[in-house]
Amino acid sequence: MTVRTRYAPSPTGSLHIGNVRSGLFAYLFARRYGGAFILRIDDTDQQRSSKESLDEILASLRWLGIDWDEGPPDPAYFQSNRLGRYRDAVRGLLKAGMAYPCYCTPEELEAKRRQAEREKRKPVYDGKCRELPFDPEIALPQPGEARSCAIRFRTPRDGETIVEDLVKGRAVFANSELDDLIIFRSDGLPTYNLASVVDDIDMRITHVVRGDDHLPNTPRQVRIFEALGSAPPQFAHLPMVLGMDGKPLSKRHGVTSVFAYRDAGYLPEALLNYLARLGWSYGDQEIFSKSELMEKFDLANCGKSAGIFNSEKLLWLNFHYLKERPIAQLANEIKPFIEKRGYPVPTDDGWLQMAVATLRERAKTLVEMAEFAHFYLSAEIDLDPKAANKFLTSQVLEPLRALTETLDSSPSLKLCDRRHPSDPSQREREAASALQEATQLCGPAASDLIHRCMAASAGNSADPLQLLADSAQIVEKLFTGVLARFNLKLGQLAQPVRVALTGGTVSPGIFEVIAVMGRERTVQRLRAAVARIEAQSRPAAE
RNA sequence: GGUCCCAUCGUCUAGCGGUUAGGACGCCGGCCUCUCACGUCGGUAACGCGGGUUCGAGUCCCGCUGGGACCA
Repeated sequence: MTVRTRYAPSPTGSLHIGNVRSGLFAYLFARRYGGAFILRIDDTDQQRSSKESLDEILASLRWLGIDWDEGPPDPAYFQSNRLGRYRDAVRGLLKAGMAYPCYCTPEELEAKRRQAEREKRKPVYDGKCRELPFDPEIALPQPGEARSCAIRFRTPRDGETIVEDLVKGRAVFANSELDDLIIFRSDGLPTYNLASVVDDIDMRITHVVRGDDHLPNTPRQVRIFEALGSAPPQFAHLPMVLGMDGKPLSKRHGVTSVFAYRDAGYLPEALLNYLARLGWSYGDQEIFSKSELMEKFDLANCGKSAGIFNSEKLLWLNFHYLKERPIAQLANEIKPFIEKRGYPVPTDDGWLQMAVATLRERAKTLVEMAEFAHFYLSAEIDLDPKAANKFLTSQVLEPLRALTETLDSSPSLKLCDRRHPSDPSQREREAASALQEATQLCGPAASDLIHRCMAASAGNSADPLQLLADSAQIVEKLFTGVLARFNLKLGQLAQPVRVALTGGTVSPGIFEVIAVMGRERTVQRLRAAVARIEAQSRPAAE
């Protein structure tokens, strides 16, 4: 028998991360056993369902990489298109005497329940209409009817119903505790319990994988399966996902929709990995690719107890996937976040890759990365006053000037400047002196290095990581030359330069920053810093 | 209130009668170091309680307590 699982979200809002985990487990289980994963849209509630929600749900699933074998856009997988099937099923049950009309109004039932609560009795349906005679051919309720009835399922009074759950184990329910649940409402719509069972039968679902909030309804559904002449599927009830306060995940906990995580700069791989590991485990392993999950997942390794959503761990996973992302892909993926931040999106992909390469180990999300990139991306930087006062002092004025001139007059650095490339003919002319300088600085290997810079600045494909390493190496030599001249240690000049270039005291390695920033902008910012020091030291000297 | 489910570090979890109770996130400290990170090494921290069963219980059984779901 081929495994067939399903996920049946309601298009009444965003796709929720607690909810989608059940879908993920159903999906992984189907994939693990080479079965089919069916996506079904539970849109019987036309009032609350919307096209927007549906689109978001489908897009969220696609983003996460959860693909379905059957489902939208096929109209057969929308419950709203299957209303006739549900009515047929209910008619059949009525004819067979396994269901009956109930004329109690919601108000009466509500009053009875209150009464029962007051008298400390069980607030279950009292079975008032259960034994009433009725016409088996009775017309089903229609929407808008004035005085109508609901249809109840006739649950056996004796014996017990046993659910052998793949996750929770055996759960035994006394039938006497199961009241006659409504399967068809007075407004002419089937209830969840009926529709879901009819669909599961029609779609030949073999394993119902869902949240354990459905467990209490399962024995009643088992009875409906049987009444409809079908063997019930296997059940697997997954524990809930809770917020950090231990309460069920809800809007109160802030970010809960899949899209919100996407927009917050999380990678789908990270969210998928996190969700999979929440309630499932495979020994000590923490990192799982999607294909690994499809091969290793099993319901047998699912835990029984509810799990708290831990955003710190998600962040760690996201960081992990950020680090191992191919740099070209990462550079591409960060673009929308750069745009959202209001910075111009760089047109030079190679350059963006270099920039991203210096940031990826310092940001846990794409949003953070785009924020961190501010000193690369914006024309002006905001000097952190505290940092500036501490590091841009008259003591470093001379070294700073010297560094500025050194960098400014470096032909190889000019050649490497991707932000302000010189035109091709000029570049040819400068190549010789650049090569000479670089060889002097870095030894014979520098010829390769310069050729790579040439190729790159000519727009030819080159490995940006290599290029970054090359130019950072040149910068380092120039930089240490200045240090030697002033008898300074690296730290004494690196921090002031860092402040001058980035505005603050935190950044990637200073050689890399200079390499990415390019000669022109670096020199411009260093000059501004020099000017600032001069302006400040003048009044103090008087 | 009834029924059902659940219970190992703060969190996710491994454990399926004999373990110094393991791993991961977080946190703390060392190392690395041009800052911040990365990395690396080490540390902190758990079997809810009470009864059984057993030579032996985190592991099996019962009760309690505490959470949760459903009935709504």
